[in-house]
Amino acid sequence: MKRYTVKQVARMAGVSVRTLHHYDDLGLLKPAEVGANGYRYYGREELLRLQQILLHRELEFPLETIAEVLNAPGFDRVQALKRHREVLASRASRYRRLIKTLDATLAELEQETDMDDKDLYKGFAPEKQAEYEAWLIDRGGDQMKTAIDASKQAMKSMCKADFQAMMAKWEGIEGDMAKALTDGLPVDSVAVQAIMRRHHAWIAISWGREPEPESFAGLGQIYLDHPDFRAKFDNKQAGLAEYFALAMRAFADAELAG
Amino acid sequence: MKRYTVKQVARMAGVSVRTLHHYDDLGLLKPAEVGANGYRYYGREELLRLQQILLHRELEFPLETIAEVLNAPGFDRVQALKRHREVLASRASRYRRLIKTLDATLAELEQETDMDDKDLYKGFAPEKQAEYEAWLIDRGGDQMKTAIDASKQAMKSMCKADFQAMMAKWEGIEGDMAKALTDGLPVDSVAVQAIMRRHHAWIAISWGREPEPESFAGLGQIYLDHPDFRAKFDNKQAGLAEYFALAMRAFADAELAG
DNA sequence: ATCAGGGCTCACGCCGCGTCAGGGTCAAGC
DNA sequence: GCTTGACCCTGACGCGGCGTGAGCCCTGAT
Repeated sequence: MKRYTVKQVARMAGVSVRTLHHYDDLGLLKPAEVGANGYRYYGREELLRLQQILLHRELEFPLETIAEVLNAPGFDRVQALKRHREVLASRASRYRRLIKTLDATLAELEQETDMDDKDLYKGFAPEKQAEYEAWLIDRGGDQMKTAIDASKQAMKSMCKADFQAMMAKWEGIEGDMAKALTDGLPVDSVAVQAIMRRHHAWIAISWGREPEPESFAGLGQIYLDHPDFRAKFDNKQAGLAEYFALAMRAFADAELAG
Repeated sequence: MKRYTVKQVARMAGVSVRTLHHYDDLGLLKPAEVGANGYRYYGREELLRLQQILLHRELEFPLETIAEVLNAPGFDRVQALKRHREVLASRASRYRRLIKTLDATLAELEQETDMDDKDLYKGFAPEKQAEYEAWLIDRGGDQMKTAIDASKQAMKSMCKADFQAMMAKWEGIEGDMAKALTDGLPVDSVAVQAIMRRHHAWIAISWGREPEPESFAGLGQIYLDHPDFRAKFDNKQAGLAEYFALAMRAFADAELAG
């Protein structure tokens, strides 16, 4: 039967020795056995329990509650986990809200300090990446996540000049779409779909790979739903976000059909 | 020059008197003046600073850092906020990771334990449940329907103790709103909107997800229109239903604007 | 035999307040 | 002017989850 000392356990689990002492004092995690010298020795089972404890601790549940949960039989455990999930979810969304608030504040402050036109592209700034990531994963699931990772990689490998070039292209696309909207061209018209091909290619470059049709359409949806994109489009022209979203949907549908 | 006592400030900002004392002790928020009797009197400027403090507190800055940030000129402020943004982002993504882990664990466990759903509903009046559902779907359309489904899911995962805890929280919210109404606080006041944040969070838990601003406001409307809710509120205090509805509308508008 | 590198048990410190206790002050109604 | 009750003050302790010593013992390799 394998036994581990405090320090070993601490290193394996990534906690401090003091923490183990503390948990022992509380009765939350007792050693498998205690030597005649007072040394604590932990076994496999204790390690597993510690894992559980740490999981629950991440959820910021008080240690006392954790003890109750872990000592309860299986059924209650499932219930507890579900509740924890809810807490986690609401906390995650709270963080997203906070980030949004922060971004707004930052935007204000930056306007005060310098009215650079970099501001206009803040939607694409690296600091936004994390948020988009969250956003996409929330609604897009796993496949979106990989798209984002790829995108981050691709962005990283771009230099400043590349970025500016990308932005110039983007302005071309956006401008053409705005004109198309003004002219009342239907989203599935040949002209608009031609612009979409350019947009698709542009995304492919910035993502570092070809977007799946569904991802492309999903991105259109994000243009609609995400406040930053929305603001950007609305600022340019009323209804442009919707127009983009529909056009991208149509493009995706065409790809799926053909 | 308008002056406010501790209690008034506390109620307006939704914090405790003790907190104000504490902030004074720390030098984080000093009163505009102190009377010969030692009473603290705050002015408009202090209220604004307090708002800032609370904003930063939401971001879980240590109070000391908040003081630094608020006392620092613009540039440092931006830097500090940006650093904090990163912390938040990484925390948010950590939560998403945890949620995934939890979901996986739950999926496994649920296959093992097969539970008795009906048991979980005890304490509710099932026929009422159905009625509310119909009502909401009737007026709320599809999005309400999905809200309801989510809510049922979330409810399922609650045990009796949870339900009681939820109800206790609800009574706190309702009570505070009643007091606010009695005090004649405007629905868009900071204090009332603070209560609304709690209500919003409460709804988020019972629905199992964050309500969209429109859904939240819509729910306020239902408080007005549905006889059961009306009766509940009117029984507590005359005009409370209207007060709630207005406050919720204001909260939703603020969210849409911000 | 030495000595580094563990182990152990107290016990105080930190943060952001909540929560008494004990006492002064104010406005209103009698 | 006196009571009442709501408010104000200061001071001090408590909590949770450990970090961080201090001071002492144990073990294994040299």
